[in-house]
Amino acid sequence: MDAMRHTLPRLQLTVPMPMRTGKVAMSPGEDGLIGIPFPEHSNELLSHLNDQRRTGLLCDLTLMSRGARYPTHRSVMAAVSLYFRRLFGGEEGGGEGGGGFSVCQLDFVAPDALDALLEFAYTATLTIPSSGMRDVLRGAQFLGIQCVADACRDILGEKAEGETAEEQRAQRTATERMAVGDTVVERGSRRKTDRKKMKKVGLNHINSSFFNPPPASPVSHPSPASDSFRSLPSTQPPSPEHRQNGDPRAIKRPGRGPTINGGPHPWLQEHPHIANQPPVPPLNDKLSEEEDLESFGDDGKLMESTSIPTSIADRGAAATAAGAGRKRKSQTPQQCPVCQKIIHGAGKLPRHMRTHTGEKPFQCSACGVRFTRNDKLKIHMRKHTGERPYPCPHCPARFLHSYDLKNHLSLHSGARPFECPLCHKAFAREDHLQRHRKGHSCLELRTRRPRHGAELGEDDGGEASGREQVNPLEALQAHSSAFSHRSLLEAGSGSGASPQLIFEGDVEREVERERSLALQALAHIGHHRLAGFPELFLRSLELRTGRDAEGEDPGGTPSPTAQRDQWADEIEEEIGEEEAEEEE
DNA sequence: CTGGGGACGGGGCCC
DNA sequence: CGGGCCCCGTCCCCA
Repeated sequence: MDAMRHTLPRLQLTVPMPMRTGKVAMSPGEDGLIGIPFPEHSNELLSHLNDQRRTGLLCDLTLMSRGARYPTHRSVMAAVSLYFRRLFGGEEGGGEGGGGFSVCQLDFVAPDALDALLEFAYTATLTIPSSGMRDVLRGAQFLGIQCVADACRDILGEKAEGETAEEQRAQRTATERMAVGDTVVERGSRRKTDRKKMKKVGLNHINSSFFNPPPASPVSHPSPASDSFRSLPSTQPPSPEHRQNGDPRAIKRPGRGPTINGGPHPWLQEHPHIANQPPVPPLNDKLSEEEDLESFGDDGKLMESTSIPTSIADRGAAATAAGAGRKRKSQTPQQCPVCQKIIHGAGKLPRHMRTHTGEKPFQCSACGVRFTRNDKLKIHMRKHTGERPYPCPHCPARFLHSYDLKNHLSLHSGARPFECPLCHKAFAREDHLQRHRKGHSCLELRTRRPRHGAELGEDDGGEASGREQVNPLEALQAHSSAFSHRSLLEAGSGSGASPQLIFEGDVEREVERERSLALQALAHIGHHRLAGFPELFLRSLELRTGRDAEGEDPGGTPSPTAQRDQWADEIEEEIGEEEAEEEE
């Protein structure tokens, strides 16, 4: 209960988010599904795993390097390292495997480097002594921990080409089919001037207690070195009894970026990304080189045509399809590794990430309230300073926000640009209209339109009075009653695919009225806006078909704007064609 | 149910 | 490229 209580406040903030993107709102079938994010989960999970690693609890894999032993978890290692992923057979759909390696000799990775890499694996933070940078790089390359390798290269100011042929070969082998969640690259502050100190890559400061893990319990166990990691599997044959803990399913195809509801492995999703802002990984299958990262670039364009975030997989595919050679734009959209939302604007991803982590670094010195953003804090401070920089020119009212003033001004102007397409009630604010429609269960027709302000307000008023044969109160009553009985059925064909209204009395009149109102709304909106919502578009056509069939045209009054007429005419034509077909 | 204020998150622009 | 600033849309809360 306590846990729930703690998460509830965040729930209020985060649950509605998907609706804003249109994912849920227009998908009735998903109405019952609520995604409840637990921002701290990934961090806590990682923390607990790290605790387990320290105490040796549930460790089913021991890494050895030049005598030093490092107890770890196979699932964790497989999650971060392509090398282990392949070693355990958790990749390429052959995830049945999971091998049974309980000891891995990694003499080709220096103990210190291995220690750093393990720390990275369990804390999402890489603590690298400058002197050991190259060892870490080498280890990361061998183990197929791409993001770490890239980070090290960045710090060293190298390119992959700078590596020895052997290393490149090893890396290619390890990453050639890297499908993955571990391709994030920290580019942000990596070029800090102070490279003498320990460097920390990542922003998982929440679990700062794990930044400095104890020395990895080095137990001296000299063992024959294995120069080639390729030889490892054969030296440590699989043992089926280890499968359970390995749970290959958990790491199966980690990089197959989740589709929208793909159920990404939480840890995999959170872990590598949380550390970084920049080019959020394309997560495509063949992402092993920086060029690929670069090419991730302007795929954000994909988003312009839809409000539904493109899935990682899609983006990866798109990037691949787009081919190489693209350059990244400075305003490259970035995809949130947690919610997959595309974040536009340079440097905006860290800001967005705080909505998941719950981190509120900006605290009000006056009242202690914390904010996720500095600009919000500044605005908040106005409450304490009494500053209200937005005065109304018509009255003494002053406001904290410019948009509050904007809203307020609409009161003076009397403009109510937002009209309910069904009952024609007008509102000064769009959100009030939305609320109104939700309350009435108004048709789910999108009503947003260009803010032409008073024009629409006036038009709507005049138009409504001109074309309405019923007085407003009656209209509202009819409207309300219609929806209070709302059980939508098919309007004409009875296909059952889409809904229609059921009325008990005065049915025809009500239905006709419903159609008229909906058609007017449609004319306002334009059918092109319904293109993305087939069921609504279909319904609009059905409504219109029914009305025309009865030879009435309540929307016949010239629309106030040419565009509105244009849309109406276009719809008319479409309907006409359909009617012609039906008559035949 | 509506009007109004405020909070919050995203995007654009600019430095 | 990151961050500040501003605007916008949406949601919540209260009267």
